[in-house]
Amino acid sequence: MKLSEAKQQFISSWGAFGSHWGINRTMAQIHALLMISPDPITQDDIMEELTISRGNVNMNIRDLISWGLVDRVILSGERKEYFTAEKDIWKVATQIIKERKKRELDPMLKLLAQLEQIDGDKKNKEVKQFVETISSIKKLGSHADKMLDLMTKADENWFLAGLLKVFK
Amino acid sequence: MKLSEAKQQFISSWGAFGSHWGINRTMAQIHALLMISPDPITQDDIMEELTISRGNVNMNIRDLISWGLVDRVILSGERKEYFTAEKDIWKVATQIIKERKKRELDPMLKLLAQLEQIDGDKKNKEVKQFVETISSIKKLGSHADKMLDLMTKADENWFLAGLLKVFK
DNA sequence: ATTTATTTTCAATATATTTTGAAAATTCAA
DNA sequence: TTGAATTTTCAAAATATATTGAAAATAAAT
Repeated sequence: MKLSEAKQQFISSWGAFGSHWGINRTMAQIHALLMISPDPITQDDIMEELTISRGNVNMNIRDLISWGLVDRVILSGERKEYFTAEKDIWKVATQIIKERKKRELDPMLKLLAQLEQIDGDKKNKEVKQFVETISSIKKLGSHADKMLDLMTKADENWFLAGLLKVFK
Repeated sequence: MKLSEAKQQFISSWGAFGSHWGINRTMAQIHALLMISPDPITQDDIMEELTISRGNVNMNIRDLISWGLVDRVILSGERKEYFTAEKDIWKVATQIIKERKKRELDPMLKLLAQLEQIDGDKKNKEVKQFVETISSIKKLGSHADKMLDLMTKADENWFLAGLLKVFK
C-alpha cells in the first residue's frame, strides 16, 4: 500500500472511530492528519488535504486546542499560523481521559450524590430500587474516577508495569 | 426531593450522559427507566413515562436487547411483552465494554495492522512519522484490549482488589 | 495611516439523525 | 379459520448537528 492511500484510510477511520466517542468526525480527522504530519501545518494545508472549508477547520482546530491536543506554532519570519499535535499517544490518551472525566464523569457523580437524598419510605419498592441503582452507579463511578486519576498521573511505563503485576 | 422529581432528573441526565458516548439519548433514557423500575414494564409504560412514540420505544428496546442490557419477559397469563434491565451495574458496565470493544476497538486494531505495512523509504520523514503513529496507537490499543478482556472476565471484587494492590 | 494577509465569526444551508404514526406483520385466543 | 391485541417496520416529518462562505475583526507590513 502506498503512503497516500494509507494516510487517507487512517484519517477516514480515525474520524469514524472518534464519532463513536462523542468527538465530531472532522475534528478527529484533523487530529489524525496532525498526528501523522512530521512538521507543523497551516489551516490551508488542512483545508486542502481534507477538502473542507476554512471556517470548519478554524472551529475544529480551536476545539482541539481546548482539548489540549493541538498547539499553535509561530514560525519566525512566517505570517501564517502553524499547528502541530502531541505525538506521544500515551499523553494523547491521558489528556482525553482527563478532559472527559472533568466534562462528563465529575458532573454526573455530583448529580448522583444529590439524587441519593430523596424523601419517602425506604421500604417502598420503587424508592428502594431507585436508591440502590443510584448508589451502585455512584460507587462504580467513583472507583472509575479514582482509577482514572491515578492513571493520568502515572506515566505509561509505570502504569503498565503496575498492571502486569495484577494481571499475571 | 420527591421520588418522581428525582426519577425525571436521573432519566434526563443519564440520557445526556449516554449521548456523549455514542448512545442515543432516548435509548439511554429507556435504559435508565428500566434500571430504576423494580418490576418489568411494558412498551406502553415506557411511552407514557417518557412521552415518546410506540415506534421509537420499539426500536430502542430492540437495540438495548442487542446490547445485552435488556431482556424480554413473558408474564404467564399476560398477552403483552414486558421488559426488564440488568440491575447489577458492574455487569452493565462490563457488558457495554465488551460490546464496544467488539464493535469498535477490534476493527480499528485490525485496520492499523494493515496500515503499518506501507511501502516506501523508511528514512523518509513522512513515512517515518506515519509508521510511528500507527504503531504506537496499535500498541496502546492492544494494551487496552488485553486489559478490557481481563476486566470483563473478572468479577468486580476480584478486579478492584487487584487494582488496590497496584494503586497502594 | 493604509493596505494586505490572515483569522474568526456566524447566519444560512446542507447533512445526518431521530422520531412519528399509520400500515403491515405477527401472535394468540376463541 | 377469523379477528382482536400486540409488535414491527419504514417512509415522511421533525429535529439536531455540521459545514459553508463571505463579511467582520484582527494582526502585520509598508
